[in-house]
Amino acid sequence: MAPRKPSARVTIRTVAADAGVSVAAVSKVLRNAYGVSEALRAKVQESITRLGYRPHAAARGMRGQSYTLGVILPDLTNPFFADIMAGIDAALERTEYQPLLGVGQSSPAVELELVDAMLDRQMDGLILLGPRMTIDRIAAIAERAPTVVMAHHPVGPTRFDTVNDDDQLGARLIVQHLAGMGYRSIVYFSQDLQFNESQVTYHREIGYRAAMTEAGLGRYISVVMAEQAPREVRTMVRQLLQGRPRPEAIFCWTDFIAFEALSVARELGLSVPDDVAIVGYDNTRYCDLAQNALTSIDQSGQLLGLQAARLLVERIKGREEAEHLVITPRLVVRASTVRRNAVSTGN
Amino acid sequence: MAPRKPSARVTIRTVAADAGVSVAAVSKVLRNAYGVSEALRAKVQESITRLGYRPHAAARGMRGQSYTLGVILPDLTNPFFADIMAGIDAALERTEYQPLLGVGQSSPAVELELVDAMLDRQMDGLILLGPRMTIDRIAAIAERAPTVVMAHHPVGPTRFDTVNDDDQLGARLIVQHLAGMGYRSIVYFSQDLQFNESQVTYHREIGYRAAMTEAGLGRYISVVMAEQAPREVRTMVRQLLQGRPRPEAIFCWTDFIAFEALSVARELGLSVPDDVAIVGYDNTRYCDLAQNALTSIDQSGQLLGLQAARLLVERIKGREEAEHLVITPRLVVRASTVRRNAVSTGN
DNA sequence: CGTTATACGTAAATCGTTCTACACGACGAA
DNA sequence: TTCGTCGTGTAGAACGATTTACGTATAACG
Repeated sequence: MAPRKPSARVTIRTVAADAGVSVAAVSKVLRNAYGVSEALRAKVQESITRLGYRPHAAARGMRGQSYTLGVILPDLTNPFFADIMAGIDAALERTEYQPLLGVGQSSPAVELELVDAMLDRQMDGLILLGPRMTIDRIAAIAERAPTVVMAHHPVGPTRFDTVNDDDQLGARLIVQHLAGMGYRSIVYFSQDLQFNESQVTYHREIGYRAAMTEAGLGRYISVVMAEQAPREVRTMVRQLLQGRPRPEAIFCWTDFIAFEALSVARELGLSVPDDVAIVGYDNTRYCDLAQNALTSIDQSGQLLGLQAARLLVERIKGREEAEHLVITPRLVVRASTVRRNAVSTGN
Repeated sequence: MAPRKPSARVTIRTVAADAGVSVAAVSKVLRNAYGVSEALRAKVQESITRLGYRPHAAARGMRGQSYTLGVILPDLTNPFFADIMAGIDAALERTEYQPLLGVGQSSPAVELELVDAMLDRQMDGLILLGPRMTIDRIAAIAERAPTVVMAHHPVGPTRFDTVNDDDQLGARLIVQHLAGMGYRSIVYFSQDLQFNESQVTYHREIGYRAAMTEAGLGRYISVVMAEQAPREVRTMVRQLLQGRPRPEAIFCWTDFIAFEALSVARELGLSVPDDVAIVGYDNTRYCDLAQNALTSIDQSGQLLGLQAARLLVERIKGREEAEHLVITPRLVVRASTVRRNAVSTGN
């Protein structure tokens, strides 16, 4: 007979006994598998809810799916990621899938370790957000598990899905806006990265260069770079703003950099936008604060996250061909680029 | 380098065969268990590295530990959490434990779901950061798995560990600083929460009230509350700043609120700190920006995270008695509270 | 009535670990 | 010799699900 167990845990066996059916039948109900009658399904469901049964995810992971999705973020400081996660959560709301996050610390080594750790834990799929790895490595990961990459433009055809904002367009919108307002010497402030060609920073640079040329400002093209650390950023901005001639506008590849730029400008006693205009990217919630009032590009993180999660689940369910989604960015103009023509007292 | 079958997974059995020992022996080596000779350990280790074996975490979770720790954050927008995670990561760097994050969306229901999801996945322990749940619920969770709670003060003796900043002291430091600068009507801006008595907001309120009384400002004591959403916060701040008499200073329970307050003050044409002083809490990195220059309380998120992770691992390894760590906060004074006595043109 | 297809259920193998119980040889003490 | 202990190592039973392969009604059809 059944070995007597004082075990507190409600397992699939408990449910099966309670409902008077086989273990396999319960499993079928759990997975919405083929071959269960409505009557049996109802009976089992009733037992499940009455006993408060919850499937043991580790055990599931042994043979089938773990119903866990791994999301890897570069860091936790950028509030833009909160929007993306909100979208991912929304997409998975009514599914059995549970997203769990890992923080890659903007380091390829940590990211890879995290990927391994997640695959060891039998995650059903991965969402990589702005990975710092080479394309080859990402491709290798995609061989091992369904993968969706965000904020990262593959160079050629890939076997993994991507979800991106049209970064070139976003940059163009910014340059066009600035040029339209009469700014000429517009500097692009980028990030010092390896494997540059697939990063969003690079695509924004392409858009910047193209739009500058189109606007007849080709001779003003200038790109500077700094490490991500606040200290490095400040030093570079200070150099820029104290240089002669001072640029009329700075287009920062992400909001965080722009906030630092605003700070340095203020420290130097410069007025924004009269002395220098500043633009960011991502339309982080902090852009709206009056002390920042930062013109930025909205790329709807929520929508990006939603689509990424949707694509990933599709992939897990069997889709083979890669899909590449591109979302159209939108310029949000605020005071950091709009001169108050009346009040124009320097300093 | 080593020839490896790309299709077949390297399991503990593969390693055992390769090293010419039993499966159990390999398992012992993996877990640093008692009863293995140096010779055998070396032999097995060699095979492990040569084959590139990685233990299957889901399978481990079936019987032993999963070596996964769950961290639950209320949201992803507060950069303070980045510091805490950095501390947690640092503490777990050299261990086998892998932290994975879940976002509770500041909702008790979501948090509970997340806890269940994590326990379904056999996580070895949980770190709850500023949970919105009742003490009873947290206690129930702690019965099911080793638990460390951060930014949450239990009311009585508990069976789980806690790591906190001395919130009462932090609030006192702020009030003492403001009182010392000559501010009298100091408002405490708190958050509208359920289960208030164990939240940090409440403890800061206690400290605020005590310090106000001690400073002889008892009749100025005033506490306002708002929901966490930016819109609600702004409305409340606007009400406050347009009221008569206008408070001389606002002590916001967290930096994020203070940034909104700075924004509203600026929109209303008020000067900070001449018309109103503003203080935050957490000493987020954005406090340092010149446009914010926010006086705040530093509670060293990194240290908090480090200790929490350390306590959790201790707990998992068998410690029974609860420990309650309290870290001493530090006031960081910036321009948002320091009047430039020379330049004092109202409005 | 017999045959066959279809729908519903079941028993048992399986996944990759951990862990209990035990085997075995060496050694020392009685 | 006999017994017990210690140090090493092994066999095999869990753990809780999924999945394969198959059995049994029931219905449909000729």
